[in-house]
Amino acid sequence: MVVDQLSETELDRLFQALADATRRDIVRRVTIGEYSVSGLAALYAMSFAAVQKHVAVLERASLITKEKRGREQIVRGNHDGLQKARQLLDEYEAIWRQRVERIADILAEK
Amino acid sequence: MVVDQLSETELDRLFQALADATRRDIVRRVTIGEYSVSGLAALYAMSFAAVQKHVAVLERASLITKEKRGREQIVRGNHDGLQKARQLLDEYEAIWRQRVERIADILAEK
DNA sequence: ATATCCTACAACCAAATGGTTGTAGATCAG
DNA sequence: CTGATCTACAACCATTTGGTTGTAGGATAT
Repeated sequence: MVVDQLSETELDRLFQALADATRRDIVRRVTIGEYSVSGLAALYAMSFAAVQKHVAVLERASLITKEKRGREQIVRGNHDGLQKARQLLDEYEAIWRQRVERIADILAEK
Repeated sequence: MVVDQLSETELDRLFQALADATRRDIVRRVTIGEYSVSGLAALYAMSFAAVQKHVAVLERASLITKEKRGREQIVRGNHDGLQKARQLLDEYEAIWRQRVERIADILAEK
């Protein structure tokens, strides 16, 4: 498995994008189905422009993609972004397991 | 498996905390070994107080714990925090897989 | 053609972030 | 006791963030 390099700024953007409840909700919704930007905007108690900004943040973080369809902009979930975030947490998990094993080894040496 | 409720603000703090390269580095390091706050501060090109703030952010996000030992404060990785972040991404992953299956079903129906 | 809908983007504002310096309280070493 | 070390925290500053309103342009429907 080829693990493409996760740049620090890419990770910054990823986790930053996930650090907002509205944006996490958008990610969930557009993974399940298709939404236009205004379709999303209708769901939240904030202005269209505010939702538009959230979508832009998610797009920059590669968590969603936009595709023009007529006068609408269709928002869809992007699996790659999620994978990259998961990848980092998996690495941390691996480090943790190594540590646990090492401690187990030390205890076993006794 | 009991999945304890992930509050939105808890997730905000978690991902927010992970959205900074210095803090991610701290998480890695204190998972591998023990560091005092000043021990950590020595590693980065910023003031002690700045590192102290980063540690506070990580502590609030339950990604690390601090324990007083003499005049030092020992920082350690907290597995629970990481688990919770992973848990959310796993849920998103599950949603994604469901969607892929559903599409496969639709194609199969033809 | 005109009015409506969807989007983009600028300008603005309050609050949060990430950094700084400075002060002060504990703890340890000599 | 004195001095050095480690930590906590306040005050300050520049930048970013998350929201707003307003303006303008492209696509659609009547």
